[in-house]
Amino acid sequence: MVIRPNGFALWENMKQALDKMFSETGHENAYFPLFIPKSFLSKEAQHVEGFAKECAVVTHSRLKSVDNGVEVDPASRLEEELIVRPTSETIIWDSYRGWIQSYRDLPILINQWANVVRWEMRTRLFLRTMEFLWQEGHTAHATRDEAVGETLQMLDVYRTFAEDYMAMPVITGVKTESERFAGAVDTYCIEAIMQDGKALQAGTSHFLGQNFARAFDVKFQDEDGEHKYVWASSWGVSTRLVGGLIMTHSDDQGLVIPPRLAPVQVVIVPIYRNDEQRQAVLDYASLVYRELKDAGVAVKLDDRDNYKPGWKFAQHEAEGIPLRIAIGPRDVENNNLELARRDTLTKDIVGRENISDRITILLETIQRELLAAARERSARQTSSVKNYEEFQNKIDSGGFIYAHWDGTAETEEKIKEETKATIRCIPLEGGKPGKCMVTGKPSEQKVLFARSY
RNA sequence: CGGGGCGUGGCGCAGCUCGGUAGCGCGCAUCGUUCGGGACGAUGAGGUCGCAGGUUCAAAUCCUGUCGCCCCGACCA
Repeated sequence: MVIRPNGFALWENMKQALDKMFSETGHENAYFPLFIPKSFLSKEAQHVEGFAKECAVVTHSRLKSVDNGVEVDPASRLEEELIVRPTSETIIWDSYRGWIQSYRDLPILINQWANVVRWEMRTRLFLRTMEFLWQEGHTAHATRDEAVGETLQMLDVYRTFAEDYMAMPVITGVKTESERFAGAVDTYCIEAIMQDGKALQAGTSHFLGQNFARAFDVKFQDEDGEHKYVWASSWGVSTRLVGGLIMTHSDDQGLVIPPRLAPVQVVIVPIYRNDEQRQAVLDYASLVYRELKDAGVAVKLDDRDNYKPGWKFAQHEAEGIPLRIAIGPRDVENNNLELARRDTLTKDIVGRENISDRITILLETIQRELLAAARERSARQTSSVKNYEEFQNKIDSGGFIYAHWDGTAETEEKIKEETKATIRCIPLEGGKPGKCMVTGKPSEQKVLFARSY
């Protein structure tokens, strides 16, 4: 996987915002090994089954030269194969065993930023790559309640991040058994609807119960003197979020990056015809640049002399820079500048006075309006149906559909077979009881369906 | 693994049916004019047509094999 500088800067901004939220909720970063002994994977039955089909396996440690190049040295075969981590529960819980003896050692609240590998049959740019970058939180607790609380807390961190930073509205819910993380008791998720009407699972938070504690024999002695298995959660978001961001906001001119995550929030494009104008315009532009920089705005002065303004405009729009300032001789003369918004593609001539205040406010406005616009689109793409016929008619046009379901895997599978739609989640917001659209059996609440990525 | 498609200058493609001097657009280089929404002109550099065989006087073009990539399906953050 290659991530070029522009994309990486965006990811770094996402990381920074998430890290801050993790830290505010008491978490610390750590790092665990890339390679996992094969035997670790087999310790939790569900977990192996879930990941067995998509593992990169290291079998040898050496190459040797042969006539036409190099080949794997058969003599270097490993005694035990190593798995390139598809996720780190196993290797982390193997460590936790040594860290935990007493309830006083709990909770352990750790996050890891890492790459993971899942040998996918078919990849899809940003959404399903063989290698991806992510963060995975792995926590250990003395009680069930505390672990569940952690799981839900982190789900809420993800919801907040998606909405407040990415301006991507999400539905929070719990997965059905068939969509659950391998090894989890409950998988909670944030689900977003993309502009094309397909759903994207944007983040997951798992309540792992005592499954990994049992598998890795991680016990602690409680206040009451009893030895007990530790309760766990794990949670993660990945570079898939970059794909989600793109598919939520972009238009025909290119990317639209929300100001709070944009590596460059404001770009200044000077316009001139000759050296004399160039000097005057650049002097003026530098003042504006300085003022914005001092106000903490991520601003860039695009003084490249080998591209014309029109070219730069188009390029910055394609890259999704939230605001553009154009400055030409006219503006220098009138103490003005031209402000263009990426999200609405509108332009205004404004005075230079208080420009940093004006822009700081405008960036916040854009951030807010992007979320509002995405919410509106999302609402337009969300509907609720009474019966299966209505469901089948609607599903082809995409979007989220709320419908009653009897809670069985059979019905879920039948719907998937017939419509390619899956249950994205059972929304936490709840709902009224009713009857399953397929079988007519009782349903506690409507669940969220969609075709998904 | 099943079904489709594609490999021709850096990128995107035409040429292949019907074998006969490798072409177009973009990009790149130099110079000049341009510069408030992806400029224009002139000149120029750059390809043994994925690879290996075969047919032929002659192969990008026909035949055989092979490698690679993309799309659709089964797997999934």
